[in-house]
Amino acid sequence: MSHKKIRNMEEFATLSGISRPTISKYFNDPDSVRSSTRDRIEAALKEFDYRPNIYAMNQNRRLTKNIGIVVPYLADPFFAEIARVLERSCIDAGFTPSLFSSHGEQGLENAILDTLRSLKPAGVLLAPLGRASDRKHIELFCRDVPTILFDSNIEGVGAAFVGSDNFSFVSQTVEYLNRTGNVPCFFEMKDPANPNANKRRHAYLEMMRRLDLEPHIVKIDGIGWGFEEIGRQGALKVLRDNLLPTKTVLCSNDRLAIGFLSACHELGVSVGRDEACDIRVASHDDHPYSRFTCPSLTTAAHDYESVADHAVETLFQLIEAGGKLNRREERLFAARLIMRGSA
Amino acid sequence: MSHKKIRNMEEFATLSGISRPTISKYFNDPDSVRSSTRDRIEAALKEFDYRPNIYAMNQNRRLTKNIGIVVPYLADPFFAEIARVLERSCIDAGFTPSLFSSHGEQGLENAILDTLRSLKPAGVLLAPLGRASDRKHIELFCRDVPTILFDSNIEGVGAAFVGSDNFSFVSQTVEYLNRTGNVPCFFEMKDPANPNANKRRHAYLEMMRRLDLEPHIVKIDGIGWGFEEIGRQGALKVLRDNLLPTKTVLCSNDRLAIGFLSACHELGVSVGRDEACDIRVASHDDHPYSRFTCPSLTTAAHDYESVADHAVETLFQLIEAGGKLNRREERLFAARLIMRGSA
DNA sequence: ATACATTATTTACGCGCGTTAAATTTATAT
DNA sequence: ATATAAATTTAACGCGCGTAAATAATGTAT
Repeated sequence: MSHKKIRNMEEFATLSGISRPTISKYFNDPDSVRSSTRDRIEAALKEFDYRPNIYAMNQNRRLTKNIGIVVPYLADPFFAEIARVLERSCIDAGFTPSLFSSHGEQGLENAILDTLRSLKPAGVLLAPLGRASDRKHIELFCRDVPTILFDSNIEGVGAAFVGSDNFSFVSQTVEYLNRTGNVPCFFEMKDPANPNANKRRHAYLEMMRRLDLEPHIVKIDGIGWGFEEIGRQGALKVLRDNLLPTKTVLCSNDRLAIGFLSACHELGVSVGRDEACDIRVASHDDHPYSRFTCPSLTTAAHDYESVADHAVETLFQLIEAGGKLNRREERLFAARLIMRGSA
Repeated sequence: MSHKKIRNMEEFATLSGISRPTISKYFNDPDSVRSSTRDRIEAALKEFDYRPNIYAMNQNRRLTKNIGIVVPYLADPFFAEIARVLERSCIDAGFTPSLFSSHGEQGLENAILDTLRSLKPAGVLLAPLGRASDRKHIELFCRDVPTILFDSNIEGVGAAFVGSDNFSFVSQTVEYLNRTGNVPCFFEMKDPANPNANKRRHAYLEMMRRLDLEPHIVKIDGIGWGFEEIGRQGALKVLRDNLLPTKTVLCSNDRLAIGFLSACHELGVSVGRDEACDIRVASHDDHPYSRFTCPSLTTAAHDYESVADHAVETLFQLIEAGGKLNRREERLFAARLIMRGSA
């Protein structure tokens, strides 16, 4: 960290007494040079604090060390959390992650992919908007850039999909609610933005069939990504108009449930497993705030870590394989039931 | 969008019948070419779908069109929200924002600044970790890169600071609670990570002095950024041991309050303004989830938009001024009291 | 029509690094 | 010590674009 500032690799090479091509090799892959050379370079690196110009570096390389991470809605702490894990894994593997949020807008998702394309990333981890996505646009993007889809699947698009097994979520919550004495109805948005919502509805119907119970689906209005408010408004209506077919509500996701619980409190409807309570509420996702709701929310937890780890791992395989995998793998991870106060 | 793919600017220039230097000028600033020329370029652009290589572009330019946005903890929806507004403003102004989260770690904050330095951004919007920040490191960074601090101030560092006026927050909540019949105690972490917490404590003390009331500060244990859990544990202890000096609690921030309300529910302590309720709870920030707590949280809201707009505006001024402003401006925006159910 | 100011073109160089091929040095094995 | 393999050095070119200077074309005002 001493001496004057170094202008370029040539200068650093001269000062460190090593040829420029070797320095260049080192920066592309430190293990590609002899260990004694590596030590000398790293010693010089400490002394002179030189960093290669990333723009010049990436100009000629056909593949950069960048990895794009795209999530549909970063203000949802679930995505913030998973992004954190993904970022960490990329950094640890020597890549440079760039995080983008589509903020629920198709136009922005498309624009992000366009930007990403010109960043020439080694690979991309993409959680699409879902129903709001421009399938064609994503398809074209995936044709050019090695991409792993996560969270929300688009059939046939991208080199692989890594997500959670929606049936595992719903089967556990339905089974639990039923086993503990109540028949759940399913509470969801009329037009869910996310394909997982559809999978969860089907899982609910299938589980009810298997248990030989009559299914009840409560569909509420609302568009956009403000799920809590949508859930709250929907619950207010349903509760006021006494439209709830059963005394146990299984919400499609935690954010709806957070709104539901808020409505319950407002209307003086008591929630909990206890016999004395008016209703039970359960849900899916184990949202970071679900342990702080009142009462705390019984839910099914994503295997965050596994989804993130496997997505990154698959991306690295894809990158090493040169951008093409033999077949499109779809890997789903099971949920874990979290029993709390609400059901 | 027809024809074959274009390799470089030279090729695009030939195809569009305009010289390369003019094309180059256009991409640096579309307004720097005659409108008739601009039209011809944009027509060709539509026909051939060419985008200049950003790496080659940025290599020689002393300043890129990149803007770095750094927040301390993206899993906090408050920062996710403000990041969204900042991103949008940057894009609208023709810049390319890159979003980074320090995830509460000093090492990561430093690493992000190092990465950012080599991105040669036109400017940076930085919300530092606060107490956990490496002041020296940030200071050195700000010496080289035009930087506006926001949310959390570091005295004398960066070209300007834009944030919220903590006194405005606390004075309004204290005044309101007092006016409506209760003396608030102040609930906070023993070692707050964020300098705003200290400002809020001082504001509380000052307000109590002005109102000629005895101040009470309740300090709870806990480290890190898991404020909800810290608030919950702290509240459980305080409530169980009956350590609350008054029946009205003013939390330093909403995330602590979310934990506090969760503890209240767990212990059967009723919260609300109503006479029949055991305690009142209010707070500061207007966290995105504060309207969904049970009861909904009385709080003081940031002027998100103004902070974001002014931060971006100041950054643009800074950039246009060549990276130096005459004096370091500190701009604070007032809060807005949001009365809800909890107090 | 003329003079002048803008704007565009031509030509050419440089940026910092990737990369390659041939020549040379260094390490490893026998 | 010698043969062989592996790593490094030397020399040189190219990437795609920024940029500058000189020249030519175009627009505007009188």
